[in-house]
Amino acid sequence: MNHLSESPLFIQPTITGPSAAIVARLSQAIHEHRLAPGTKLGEDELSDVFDVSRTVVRSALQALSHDGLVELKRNRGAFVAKPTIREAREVFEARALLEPRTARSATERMTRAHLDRLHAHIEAEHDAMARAEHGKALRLSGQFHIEISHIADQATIAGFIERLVARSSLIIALYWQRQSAMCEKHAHHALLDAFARGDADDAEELMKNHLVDIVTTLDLRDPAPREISLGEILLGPSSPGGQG
Amino acid sequence: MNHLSESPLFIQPTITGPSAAIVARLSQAIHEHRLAPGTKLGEDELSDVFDVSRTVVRSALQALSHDGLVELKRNRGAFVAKPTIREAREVFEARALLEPRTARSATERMTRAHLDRLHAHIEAEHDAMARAEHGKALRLSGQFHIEISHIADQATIAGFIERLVARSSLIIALYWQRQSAMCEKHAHHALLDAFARGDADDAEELMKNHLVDIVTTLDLRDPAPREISLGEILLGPSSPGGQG
DNA sequence: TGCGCAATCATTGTATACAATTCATCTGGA
DNA sequence: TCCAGATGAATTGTATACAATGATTGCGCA
Repeated sequence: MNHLSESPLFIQPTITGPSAAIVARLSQAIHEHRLAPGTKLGEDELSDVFDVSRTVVRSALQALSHDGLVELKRNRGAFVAKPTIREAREVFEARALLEPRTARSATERMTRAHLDRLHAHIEAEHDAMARAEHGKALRLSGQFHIEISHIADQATIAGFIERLVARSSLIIALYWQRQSAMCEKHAHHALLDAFARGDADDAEELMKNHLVDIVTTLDLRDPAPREISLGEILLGPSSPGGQG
Repeated sequence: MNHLSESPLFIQPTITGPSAAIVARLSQAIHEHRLAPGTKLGEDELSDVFDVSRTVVRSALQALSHDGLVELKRNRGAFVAKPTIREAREVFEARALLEPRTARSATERMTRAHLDRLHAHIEAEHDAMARAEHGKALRLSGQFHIEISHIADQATIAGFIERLVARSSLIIALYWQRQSAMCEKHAHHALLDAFARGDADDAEELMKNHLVDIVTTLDLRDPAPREISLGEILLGPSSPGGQG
């Protein structure tokens, strides 16, 4: 039942030792939406689950915090991050800046082995979707972008993209408005085709459009974040008085 | 003698508490080249210097490791990072991807207050250079780029740029080949001018060229990284014999 | 004299104990 | 009945103690 071995490439092991395993487990759970944004990650609870001391757990949580997957509130604890709408827009602006050019670089460095690997990856995505394993499908979908960044052979940029993909997973969990992940499948197929043809221009353009499509499926309109107006919403703006 | 208050904006406080102060101190020392790449950062030593426990020191070192300023080797300790030539090239490729567009965005959001701030910053750079405070001048020079990224008002991208600037400082420490930082001053002035004119096209182009200029001042040729040849260097290639 | 091995030392990794802070609940008063 | 303040439990932050790993040095042997 351990899915870890299925994903050979993950966030580069900035840290090593036992905490790396905890980081991997939590990352995967968040990517697959088994841990919802805002979930409290208690230290005692985690140290109990993973059978290590709080020291190790804290190290893992700090690492996840640096990757933007976890938010640490001093004296309050660790929570699965909850990106705001503003942050969501920023993440996809950054991806729009990095990924199309990365797709171009990847095209230029693409080998037969890379193509086979991506093809297998897409099949795994397709399979997960067919089995209605939405969490796994979503994680694989993000990993597709990460694989491309690794093929581009720019570790620094790839690191950024990994972080952005991770945050994107949280953003999708919060702001997704449709069920149809069909476009994903098609877009990834089209990208693979461009890679196979060695058409760097097309790959860059496809990636650019793909990212726009993803943003389009999100609902990033301002949700009137004024908590003060709760009384007004319930009682009308004219009578801000008692609530009984 | 405390320079911290001079730099109001620094890496966004991902962590809080006592370790944040240690991170700030070490960051600044590395930025100003008072701590050379490769320097060992012993936990006991640091906990003694800052008068905190190793727990706090380790937290700070882990944070610095995530920012790429420190390299953690398991069971070996923490060292000031030593970017390779390959990493150096990657850092400036990433900057070339992010910063020109960021300069454009900054131009569009530039206010009078921002312009004044940047002007004051350049004067501080000039002052530090006039006093031959090379470390401080270098740190301010990097911070100029960070200020621009903040004006662009894209926190996610700004975070990436901060990291890249930090690594750039290490790269300059390792691969700088000339003393003349004149070009820096001129380039920053030219950028400020473009900002003042509201010429986004020019700002983008100037930033692009500025980054190219920086790379040009570096010596990123493969240095035949064969450490075995140390004997040859000292004694000549023909007599690899004894050392007495 | 040079090399290999082993013991010792120093340093890091982990666990646990204690201190500080926050949150919840309960009581007393208006 | 409602609010304010205090008290208690629970959780996190920090310090310290112990375990494990790696580096160094000295000894013995060829």
